[in-house]
Amino acid sequence: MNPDALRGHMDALLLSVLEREPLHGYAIIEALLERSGGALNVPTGTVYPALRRLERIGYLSSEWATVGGRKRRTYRLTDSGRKHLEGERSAWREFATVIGGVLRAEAAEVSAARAANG
Amino acid sequence: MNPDALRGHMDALLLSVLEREPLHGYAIIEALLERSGGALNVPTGTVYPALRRLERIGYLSSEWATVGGRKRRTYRLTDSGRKHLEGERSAWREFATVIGGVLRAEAAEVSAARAANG
DNA sequence: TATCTACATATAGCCAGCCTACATGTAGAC
DNA sequence: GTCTACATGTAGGCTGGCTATATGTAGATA
Repeated sequence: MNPDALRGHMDALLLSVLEREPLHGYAIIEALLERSGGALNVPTGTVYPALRRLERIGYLSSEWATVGGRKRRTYRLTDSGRKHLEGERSAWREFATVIGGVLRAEAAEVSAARAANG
Repeated sequence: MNPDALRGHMDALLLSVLEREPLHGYAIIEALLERSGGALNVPTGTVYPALRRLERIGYLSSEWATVGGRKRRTYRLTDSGRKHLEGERSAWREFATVIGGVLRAEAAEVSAARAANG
């Protein structure tokens, strides 16, 4: 997965994973890996700063917890974040439709042209 | 359309538009606008540098032409570029499947949970 | 004549954000 | 005592899409 491709979609991914239940950073990374069938192995250097950014904006809130002698910062979706996620989802749908449409349109036209000419 | 979202997908778009026929920069911008139903209005400051980059890599070749007193630099897909486009297309399909899958999975689970609980 | 719009290309420099690389520490297995 | 998994974090790099600007032609319109 080309890192650049994730630009602008990371937020949706993170908020989405937190939609069901609060999770800490490490668990979020594992959840993304699992839910993507192993395709999305996001480095900690991406996730932790992104979570802080999302908290700063107000889409997430966090609190510390100690589980089994380990400290975790657990992130939770705020109302604002939940609302924002809806927007991200529809933005994604439009994005995928537009890009996919342009890419497919060309392929279809080319094969149609080849069929017509050949 | 959030600019950041285009990161890493611009190349595929440009190569795709040039698949059928050679075009000059301005025409490429118009083609993207048209083929996306008006959604993709890419600024010249994005397209021209990107075309030069793609030519430098070897995916495109260009030549100058004068049409109606105006100078145009016409870009054409090279064999290498055509091959690369195939890769871009399958990369896009995987990307869209993965991201879309994660986003949809969450939405589905949440509504399933809501249905189950309420 | 001047001005405006569409056509057409180009570059400098900004900036967001994802990444690599590294630092730090605990728990449990071996 | 060493290794791996768990867990969080930051500094700094890099890339590439963007804004803003410069330059110039052609044709319409006032």
